[in-house]
Parts: sequence; C-alpha cells; structure tokens
Amino acid sequence: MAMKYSRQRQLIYNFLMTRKDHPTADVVYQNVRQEFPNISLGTVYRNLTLLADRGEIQRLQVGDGVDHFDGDTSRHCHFVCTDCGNVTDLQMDCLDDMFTMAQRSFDGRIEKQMTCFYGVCGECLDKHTVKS
Amino acid sequence: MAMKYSRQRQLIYNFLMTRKDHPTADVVYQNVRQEFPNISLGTVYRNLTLLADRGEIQRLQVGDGVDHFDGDTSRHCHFVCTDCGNVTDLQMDCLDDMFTMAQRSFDGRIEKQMTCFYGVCGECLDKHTVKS
DNA sequence: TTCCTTGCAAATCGTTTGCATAATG
DNA sequence: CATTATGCAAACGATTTGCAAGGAA
Repeated sequence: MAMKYSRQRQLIYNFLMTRKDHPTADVVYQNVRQEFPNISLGTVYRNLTLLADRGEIQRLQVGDGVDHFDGDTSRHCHFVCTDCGNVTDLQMDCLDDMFTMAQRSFDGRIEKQMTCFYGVCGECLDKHTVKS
Repeated sequence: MAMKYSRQRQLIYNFLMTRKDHPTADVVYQNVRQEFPNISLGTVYRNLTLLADRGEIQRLQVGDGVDHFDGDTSRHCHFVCTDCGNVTDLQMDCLDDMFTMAQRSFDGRIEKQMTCFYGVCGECLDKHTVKS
C-alpha cells in the first residue's frame, strides 16, 4: 500500500522530530492543532501508527498506560521518572553487545530490543531534598 | 494500610507462582475461577495491582496492549514473540553490570530496569520454514 | 467493632474503526 | 479515475472505581 502525501502527516512527523522528550498522541494532537486546527485526534493516531509501522518513528510503552512516540529510531534506551513522569533518552554503549549476547544464547531470531530504566530524575531528587 | 488475608488473593498469588509464562489478568481470572467460581475480574485486577505495588509480583508491559504478570521478581529480562505473542524469560548475565553503568552516567536515582527483546521464537521460525 | 476485601456493574480512558467526503497521484 | 487520507463520532477493550454487603483481626 503506497503512501500518499498529506499535510497532516507531515506536520505530525515534523513536530515529532523537533522534540527530544517523547510525546503522547494527545500531546502531538494539541500541538499540531495550533498550526492545523481542523486535524482530528483519530488522524493523529492513524498517522502515528502508520509511521511506526513503517519504522520512521518508534512507539514506546514505558508503563504509564499511555503510548509515547519517539522520532529517534536509533538503538537507545530510556529513563522514566516515577515522580514527574518525564521520559528521557539514556545513552548506553553496551547495547550492541547486549544484543549480540542475547542473540547468541537464544534459539529464535531477535529483531528489536527495548530497555527502560525507572527511578527518580535529578530534578525531582532536588525538589525532595529541599522540601525535607 | 495493613493487608488482611483473603482466599481470593491467596489463590491468585499461588497460581502466578506455578506459571513460568506471564499470564494476563484475564488468564489469571479464567484459571482461578475454576477453583473459586464466584471470584470477579475486578477482584483479580485489584489483587494483582496490590501485589505488584507491594513488590511481591511484577507487572509487565511488553507492548501488546495488555498487562502481564510475573511471579518472578528477580532481575531478568523477557522475550516477546511477535508471531505467537508468547512471553518468555531470557537470562542475561550482564544485567547487573548494565544497571551499574547506567547509574554511573545518570544524575538521578535508578531503581528498576526493564529489558524486553522482540523477534520470532524458535518454534515460530520452524513453522514458517516448513510452510515455505 | 473496625476496616479491609469482595462482587457487581457502571465508568473511565486511550486507542481503533466505519463511514461518507476530500485530497493525492 | 483509482486509491489513500480525513474528520467525526461511535465502538472497543483493558483496567479502574463506587457501593453496599461480607469477612478478617
């Protein structure tokens, strides 16, 4: 199924590329809407799904019950602050090695890896220190 | 909040401990129901959430839109077959090192790690080979 | 008697889908 | 013209929740 151009999709994609955090569908919707007020949430979902299926963006499930979307499709992992909910990138050099190791000890074919760390981010730690 | 005993919770916990796969709430429900027909799905959800919050079991979000539950709370990772949907354990020696490395390069406090591999499991690979 | 837990059903909420219409190639 | 994309609203499905009644400490 060939993909035809649409302004909506272009805006969604562009928006995602400008962000280093990992917005949810609704955040994408709210933002794109400012430039294209008629866009519907359904269209946002449809395009995010489409782009993710084609591998142009990445769908993340970090465990807060909402899907997040990442314009960076390179192999990297994430950190989720259980306090403020922010999702940030976390670069680790050993990911490739890990992938190789996993593949070696496993009798299926591994295609993708997803690693997520959870804890409290620096900013939230500061907040709490001040408070107590 | 102190926790009082309930037969339902006990059955849910026991069931989870007998399983090496990672059942969903509904699978837990269907199974526990055979021994305790009156139990409700809501109770299953409530207890799974309660046990997970207390760290006695683990809630897994592997990206299929449904929560899975794991009686094994030790640090280990998972493999999800994108063909049959099965979720299996995958032991990796480097997880502790990875945790330490992540902690070192990150200015917050890391508490938990979750790694999931995706691909096609051995059995599904065989199936496809036979077919083609 | 206190208060945690249950079953039931309704509510919630993120996401998907059907449909008639609009836009692309 | 054929096909893909859209907006809208309704449908969906997993999970949560309010409530009155039951059970544990």
